[in-house]
This record gives sequence, structure tokens and C-alpha cells, in this order.
Amino acid sequence: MLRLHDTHAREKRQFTPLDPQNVRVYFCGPTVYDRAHLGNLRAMMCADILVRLLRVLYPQVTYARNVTDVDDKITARARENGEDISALTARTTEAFHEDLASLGILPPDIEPRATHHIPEMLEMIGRLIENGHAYEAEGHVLFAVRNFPSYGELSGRSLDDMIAGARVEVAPYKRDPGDFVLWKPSAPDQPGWDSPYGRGRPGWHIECSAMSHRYLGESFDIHGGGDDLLFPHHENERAQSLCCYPGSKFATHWLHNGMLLSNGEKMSKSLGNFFTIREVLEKSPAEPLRLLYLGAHYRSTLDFTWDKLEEARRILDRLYRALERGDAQQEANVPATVLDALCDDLNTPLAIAALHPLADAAMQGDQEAASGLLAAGKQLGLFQVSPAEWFRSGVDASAIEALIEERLAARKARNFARADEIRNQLAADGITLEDGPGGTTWRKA
RNA sequence: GGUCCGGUGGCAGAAUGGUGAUGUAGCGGACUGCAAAUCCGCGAAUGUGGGUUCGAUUCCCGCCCGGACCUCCA
Repeated sequence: MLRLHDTHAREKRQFTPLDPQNVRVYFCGPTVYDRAHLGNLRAMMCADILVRLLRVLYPQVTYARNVTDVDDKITARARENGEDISALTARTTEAFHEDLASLGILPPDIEPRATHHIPEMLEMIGRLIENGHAYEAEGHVLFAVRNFPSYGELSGRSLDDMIAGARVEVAPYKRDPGDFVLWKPSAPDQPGWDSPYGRGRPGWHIECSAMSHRYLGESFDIHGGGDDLLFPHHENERAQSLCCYPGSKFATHWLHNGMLLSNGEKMSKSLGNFFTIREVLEKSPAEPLRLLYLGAHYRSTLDFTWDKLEEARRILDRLYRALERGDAQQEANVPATVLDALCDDLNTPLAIAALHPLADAAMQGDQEAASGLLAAGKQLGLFQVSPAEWFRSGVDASAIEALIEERLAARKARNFARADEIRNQLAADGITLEDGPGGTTWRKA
């Protein structure tokens, strides 16, 4: 029994799928003009936790996440780089996939690209013009917000308030300042497709409406993305889709994740607190980053700091140690404490807190607890490697073991000076020794 | 300016109309040749002023502070 906060209702609601045999989820994916940054990762992580949970609760989940591969930022970047647009988007998409894969984020079932769905978008635009929700003006096609009474309902703002606070000049061809572009004309050096309105390219919002419709139908279960997409992107998607397919529901649940800050401020290149996923993964294994994200509820603002990443690594050290000591076995069930936490609006901080008593028991040799811990961690996308890999991969084990042997001999001879010298030498190389009743073990510090 | 969200121990972070999880850090102890790891124990928090209530951290209002969005940023 899953409860999710629904942005539209502004409260937690019991999740009831339209079709319990096939839960359908759409998340807004990346615009592929540059490497993904830590902020982009937040939404992808949120979707990952959601989909992983839905997969244990329902027999089938169809998860679609688009790639926006036509956009003025892409055009501009390709020009700067002196690179073909298609080369830029292909390269960036591949990098995006690599970054997410290293964090254990499961790929979507369907990953539609905007440029492959121009006909679907034009089809929707045509219908919207026909039924009076859109109009042509100076080569543009615009959506008429005033013809859609519940415009603003999703994001909780009134059209009049928005216009009062507007800080951008309104294009003269708009009938209403709130109208937004479905299709816009392309200059010869901009990407474009032939259409009844002339050669042009789609507005941003229409692609998600067209692709969600194509793959998930007129009505589907969950639509998600970052909080910053709520307005205008999701508001506009909803307006387009509902007007295009009267009687449909579009998304029945809306999920929005909070923003990520870096050192207390919004990431920006000039502040020096802007990090791509790649940059972080060059300095840290991936799992601490995942744990850092999961340590905050998805709807709250999350502040990324290197100290938190380090703390996450220490927590993982302890959890992996518990798995090792408890000799965790695969394929146990996820303990109810963890599953219940996730079912309460994806409460990952509570789920992680529930890991610790399992770790305590596992530490004392409780294999059932250790196996439960493993299953729980895997449900959260953690424990992608074995404890042995976590603690001891990537270094020359035989050299270390030789030194351990030498140190053992020194200790037997009560030559502690030599024994400590060896331990300090290994410590300097990032290796920590642990003398236990069963002998000496080692791990990466 | 408009709309919205949030302010919990040193730090992170749950929960709740009635004794405020968990982690991390700190401190003390056990264990250890000394460490590391582990175990035991300790101290430590609901921004502020009102209101509702037998009782508020939780609900309501004001204030202060932080953040997001306001036409293409996850």
C-alpha cells in the first residue's frame, strides 16, 4: 500500500494505478547539450527509487523518460563547439547513460527522443488548432491559455497573478501574455522540420505531451520531475494534453523533487560550486553519492557538500562490514521496516535509519539480519559490489599480505616498533589493518 | 513585487496534538602491546511572538531567516 505526495492535490494520497497490471510512469529527462550535473541527478534518483519500489509492488511497470535533443541550448552549444548537433546530442546522451549507470540507476523501459517524434507533435498541434485551443501567429503556433479554465491549477497559481509579476517582455503576436509556443519558425541555420506552419521546430512542452501519449496513453499514473519544472513545463504539458484529448486525465499523480544546493547555494559556475556527476565520481566511489541523495527526503532541498559525501562513505563502510560479518546471503526479502518507509511517500531517510538495527544484528553474526540488510540495500540501489570489493579491490593484495606476515612475526617477537612501522607504512598507502581474534585483516581506508 | 516550500541536537535527518527516531561528530569505558574495528554508556534540538487546547514541536495568525518558481533550469 503506497502513499505518494501528489503535487496537484498538495497532499499525500494513496496511490491507485489506472491499470494495476501495468503501472505507467513518465519522468522528464535531460536536454543533452552538456554533461549532467548533480542537480540533474536528483530527479533521476527520485525516479529510480520510485520505479524500484513500484516493481516490487506491481507485476509490470512501464517507465518512460525522454531525451530532449532539439533545443536552442543544443543548437548554440553545437555552434560553439563547431560540432554537428547530432554528434553533440549522441555524445552527451551516451555520457548521461554512463553517469547514471555508474550510480546504479536503472534505465527506463522507453527512452524516446524528441527528434524522433516530430509527427506525433504535429498531430497534437493540429488537433489543438482544430478544437480552438491553439492558433497560428507569425509562423508560430501558440497555445491559448485562456481557453483552458483550469490553467494554473497544477502549480497553484492564477494567470492574473503571474501576469502581474511577469518580468519578461511579452511577444507581440501572443493573444494573451500566458500563451506559450507549440511550434516556432526556424531560421535556415537552425534545426527545423517542414510543417503546415512552415519550416520550424517544436516548443519544449509539446514533446513530453506527445511522447507520453505515444508510449503511455492519454492517461497514465505518475508524471515526475524537478520542482523547477512544475511551472511552466508541467502546467503547460497538462494543459496541452487535456485539451488535445478531452475526457482524459493525463497524469493522475504528480511527483516533484526538491532542488539540490551545493555548499548552501544554487550551483553556479561562477561560485565554484558547480559539479557534474563525472567530476564527483572522479573523486569518490558512486555509492556514497547515492546514499547522500537518499539521506534526504526527495521533496526537501538537499545541500551537497564534500563532508556529507565523506560521511556517507563512512556509513557505507559500517554497512558493508555488517554484511561481511553476518555473511549476508542473496535473495532475502526486503524487511518490512524498510519497505514500509518507502511506501510512505518514498521516505528514504527513514528507510536508511531502518538499515542500522539490521546492521547491528548482522555485526553480531545474525545471518538473517545480514541478508535482510543486503536485500534492503539493494532495494535502495546500494550494495552493488561485494564487501570484499568494497574494502579491498584495486590494490595489490599479495604485497599487503606479505607485509602483514612480516608484521605478525615482529609482533610475535614483541618487536612492536617494527610492527607499528609496517602498519604506519600501509596506512600511508591508504590501507588500514585490523587485528582481530581470527588474525589480521586489511581494508582500504 | 506575486505564488509556494521550509526553519528539529555541533552537523545531517525522521516523526508526532501528550515522555522528540536514526546516523555522524564529541566525551567516558570495555577490548587491544598500541591502534583499527566492535561493544557499553553520556551529554546535546523543535527560529521568534501570539492564538486554539487540559496539553503545541505538530493546528492557526504575525514576524524574522533561508530556498524555489514567476514562459522554455532536474
